[in-house]
Amino acid sequence: MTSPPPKLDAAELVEGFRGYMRDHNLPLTHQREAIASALFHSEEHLSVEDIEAILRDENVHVGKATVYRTLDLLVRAGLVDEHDFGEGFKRFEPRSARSHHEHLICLACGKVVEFTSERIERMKALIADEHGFRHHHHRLDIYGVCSECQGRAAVTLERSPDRPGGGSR
Amino acid sequence: MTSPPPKLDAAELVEGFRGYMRDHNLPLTHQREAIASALFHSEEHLSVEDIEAILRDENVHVGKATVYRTLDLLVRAGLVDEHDFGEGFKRFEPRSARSHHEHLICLACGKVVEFTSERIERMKALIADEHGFRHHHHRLDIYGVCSECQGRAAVTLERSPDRPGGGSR
DNA sequence: GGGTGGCTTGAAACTCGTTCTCAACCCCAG
DNA sequence: CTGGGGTTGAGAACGAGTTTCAAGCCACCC
Ligand SMILES: [Mn+2]
Ligand SMILES: [Mn+2]
Ligand SMILES: [Zn+2]
Ligand SMILES: [Zn+2]
Repeated sequence: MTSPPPKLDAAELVEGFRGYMRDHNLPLTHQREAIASALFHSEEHLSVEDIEAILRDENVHVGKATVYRTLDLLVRAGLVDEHDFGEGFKRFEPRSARSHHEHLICLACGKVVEFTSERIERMKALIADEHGFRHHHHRLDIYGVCSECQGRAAVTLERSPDRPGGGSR
Repeated sequence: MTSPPPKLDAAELVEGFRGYMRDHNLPLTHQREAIASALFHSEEHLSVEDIEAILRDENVHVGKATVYRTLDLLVRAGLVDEHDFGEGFKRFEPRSARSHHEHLICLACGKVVEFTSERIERMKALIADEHGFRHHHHRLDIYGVCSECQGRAAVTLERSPDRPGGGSR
């Protein structure tokens, strides 16, 4: 495991949150701070369940409705990005100072690798233009098998070819 | 409304389905035929609800469990692609003979425009390689506002900036 | 410090797409 | 025609996410 590049300035994001709340006349409660802080200090793409687990470990009790509501707030504030990697639930990550990035997802172990591509960035804008669309946002996820998982078990991700009903959720 | 380019050979897809079922020793029931046929003859990205509506119009009654099971089968057979445009449910489209394509989705009216990009195709493979991933599949969806929707109401897609809880499902 | 209005919170009910259950039923090889 | 194994459908179950609403907290005022 190589150490991932630091995700960046949790402090800055916390400051941004405070500012947003102040500007919008919304109270900054303990719960909101705890949720935002948990997410901002993470290097990963957290699910709501992940966040609840972190708070539980810190002996902070927050209802799940509040977690959802606060995540909504953070996304609206532009401080957090929401992702759907096709797992049946959403994941969230703090929006770092670095530019927009895309994701490579390992189908075997779930590892997520981030990358950026200036060329893709340009191309997506070009294509939207070509079709008369005003570009708003986009999503590029590449699914594959990471090098570590290619050794064995490369089969476990293939669902058996017949017999419907092999639920995935 | 300009007429969309024909989606292609429903007949071929039906044949493919028959072949798959035969090869896998699975009975081809009336229900399965009706569902596959409905999808194969469509030019759109159908939801399960859409499919049920089509069948209802044809006075064919099929339980929703069977619709889901058959779609599963069709996806496994490689004859249908499954999409999630972030609406809270899946959409399905027959896999035409034409190559893999990407989607432009209008946030205001829901219109879906398809496009392909040889360059993006090459790039995604390159990027997977670069990171040691064996590429499996990918998804590129560009969200924006189509030319027709840009006239007015360009605001209705923007959720109000405060007050959480403005459900979207 | 105490008061107050308005926003927030949490438990629980609810929503809704999707999956599971299981008894009745149909497909098709023999 | 028959039989046996897969299929079907109604309804129950599931699970992520949302709503409800009474009780509680925050921020600002004095
Ligand atoms: Mn990321
Ligand atoms: Mn398509
Ligand atoms: Zn892996
Ligand atoms: Zn539109």
